Amino acid sequence: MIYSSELIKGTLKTIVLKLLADNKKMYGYEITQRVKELTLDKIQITEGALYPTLHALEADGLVTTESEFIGKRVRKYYTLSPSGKNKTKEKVSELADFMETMKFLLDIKTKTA
Amino acid sequence: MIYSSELIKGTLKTIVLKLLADNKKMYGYEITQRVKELTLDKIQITEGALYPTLHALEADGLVTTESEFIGKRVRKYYTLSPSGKNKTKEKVSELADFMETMKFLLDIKTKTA
DNA sequence: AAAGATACATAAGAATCTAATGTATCTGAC
DNA sequence: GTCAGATACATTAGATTCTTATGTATCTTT
Repeated sequence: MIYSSELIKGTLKTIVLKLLADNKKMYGYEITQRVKELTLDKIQITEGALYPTLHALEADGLVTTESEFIGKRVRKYYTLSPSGKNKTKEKVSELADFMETMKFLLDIKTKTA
Repeated sequence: MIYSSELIKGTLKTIVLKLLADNKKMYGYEITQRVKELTLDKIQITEGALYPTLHALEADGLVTTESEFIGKRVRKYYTLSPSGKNKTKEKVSELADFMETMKFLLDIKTKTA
């Protein structure tokens, strides 16, 4: 089972930031594979979604990049900047809080007539 | 604190379906207020988001409507159809599953270098 | 009488994703 | 040695879904 795509909306940036916080330095393709692996294929980040997100993080100064050649192929590593680390904490705790709220919303049964 | 808007994306439809499942019959404005109340103001559904969503649910045959006059004012009640009830179960369990996955993603620390 | 709440609705624009497409290299199997 | 599939970057048209603004109208409370 793969989650319907609309669920990813809004959480992708946070997922990416969190992975970078935990792994110090990652490249795009690696991120897609790591997420796939960690979520047992349930979340599949497409490249069309990931690269624009990474570029946006860079434009916002939340990550810095360095390119490395693996043979003849370029690999672009992303690393959190100091402001990126702060942003990550904010986003992660906001999402955690949101999930608690959603859990509550999905559990309740009010006036089950 | 109000959640940043992108978090709502993709969950609104599920929230609405779940509320209808629990309350049998609700009208638009009531839904916005109920969500606000249940989430301690952390989720504020705007009318610009809610009404198009309700209309879409109706167009998909997931809800039926009946209008009622309160004085001179119309109030439009929404009720889940049988297929809406099934859809609600699907969406709620998918979202619950997704939140478990996200919780896991946000908790782990791999290779914290 | 006026302000604020109730109650519906639409529409332009922004944000963010999907799906498709493109380029190029590397690796393993046959 | 060649071909498929994986690795690795990227962009773009289009779809979806929200925000913000606007509109209309009634009801309630001061």
